Amino acid sequence: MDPGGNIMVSSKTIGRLSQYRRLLQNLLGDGREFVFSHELATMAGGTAAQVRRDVMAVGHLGSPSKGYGVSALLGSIADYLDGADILGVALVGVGNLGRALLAYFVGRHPTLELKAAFDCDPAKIGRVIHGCRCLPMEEMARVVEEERIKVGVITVPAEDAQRVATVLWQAGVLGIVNFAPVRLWTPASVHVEQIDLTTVLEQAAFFARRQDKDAGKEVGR
Amino acid sequence: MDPGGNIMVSSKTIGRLSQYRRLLQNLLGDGREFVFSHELATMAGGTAAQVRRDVMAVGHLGSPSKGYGVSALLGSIADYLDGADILGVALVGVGNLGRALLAYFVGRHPTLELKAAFDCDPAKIGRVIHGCRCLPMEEMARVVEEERIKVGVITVPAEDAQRVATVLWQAGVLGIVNFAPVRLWTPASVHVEQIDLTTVLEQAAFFARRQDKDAGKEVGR
DNA sequence: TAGATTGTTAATCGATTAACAATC
DNA sequence: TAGATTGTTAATCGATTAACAATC
Repeated sequence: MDPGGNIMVSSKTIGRLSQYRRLLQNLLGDGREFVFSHELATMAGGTAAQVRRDVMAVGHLGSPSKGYGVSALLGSIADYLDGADILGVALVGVGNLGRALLAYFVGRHPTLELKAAFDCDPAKIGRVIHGCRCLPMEEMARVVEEERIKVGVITVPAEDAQRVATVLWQAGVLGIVNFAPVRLWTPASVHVEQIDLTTVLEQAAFFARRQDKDAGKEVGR
Repeated sequence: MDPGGNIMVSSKTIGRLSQYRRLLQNLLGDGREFVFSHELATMAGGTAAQVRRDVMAVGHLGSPSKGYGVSALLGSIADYLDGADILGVALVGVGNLGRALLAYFVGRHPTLELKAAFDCDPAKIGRVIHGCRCLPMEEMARVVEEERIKVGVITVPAEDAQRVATVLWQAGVLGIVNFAPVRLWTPASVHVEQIDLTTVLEQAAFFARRQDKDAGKEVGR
């Protein structure tokens, strides 16, 4: 069981650590030297115990009555999340969402480098969008292999997503963020993070509707 | 405790039901009459037991050896997720991501209606983007109240998100989808769905990096 | 010291998984 | 009937929460 020694840390934990990092960067900018677990908890929207557990997971120790050293904890989290090397990222599908993600991406991740974007629309190919060159779909496999790209972001229509994913992992990609509303099949060694924007809206709508109904009842409408 | 009788169903369950609905619509289009739990499970990326549990939650009964009637189950899920009335939605922040979401939204949700989009950029105000009129930020409270909008989507920069959220819930919004990387404070009666695009990318990168390292070890590099 | 927070351990909670009789 | 799936119940697993001694 678990031959590679993997999957000991949940995706949720990584997400929270990534949040803490951003919060700590802000605190560092404000000149804060120490921070308590409950402060981070309220900022990140969790509990103090959860923050302590996460911090312990990265092997950092805090000090009673002072809390956690901001810059030291930031370093510990960075060591944990990032590697020594820069990881290449490719974006596939330069539509509305793809362009939005390119804009989001620009200059935010010191340890991630967007190496290429791919699209099948001839009008987009060759153009530089948000500082990233748009290449034709046919070159995807070659470029991903040559540039040793390990992370792929899929923002193509649902019907093309699986085909793109297959090309990506066959070319060596190990982590995929998929915005297409389709379940992707990949080998177990390839991590897929599924983001379903349509579903998210329906979730919010469901709870809004129920709350609205309940409120109506209370008033006795 | 729990005076309104709420929060008996998790956000996860709603997300899965929303997925099933989409899958069932496809099956219906293909002319399929019945579907088994394990078929839905493989399509949605879960287990058969999970599908059965979710289906039971909406009060639908299947038949052994035939499975679930596609159109009947679709109806049950729609009854559960949707109400009789159409719910109004507002989008705040017509940047790259906002425009992408507007495009996503167009003509997909029969029970949700995008009533307005808001932005503070004078160049955008008055323009119609993907069939939705862009209004100035100052009119947000008034329009949301008048149109009885209950769902808000926030795609403004992090520093403006809390201010926008406060205006929204004070004007009667009960469900919020927040794409800004900030934790929002709202009353407990207002549901917030947090989507952190930056964090998602870091999650995928983390697992890709670890897998890459492990693969390197195996080869004995 | 008193007070608050830390890391650690035990208890609780929820969700997932497995087991099984009932049904077509 | 035999076979497969259903709804239902019990067992397991994991994560969260509570409790507590140690520390500054």
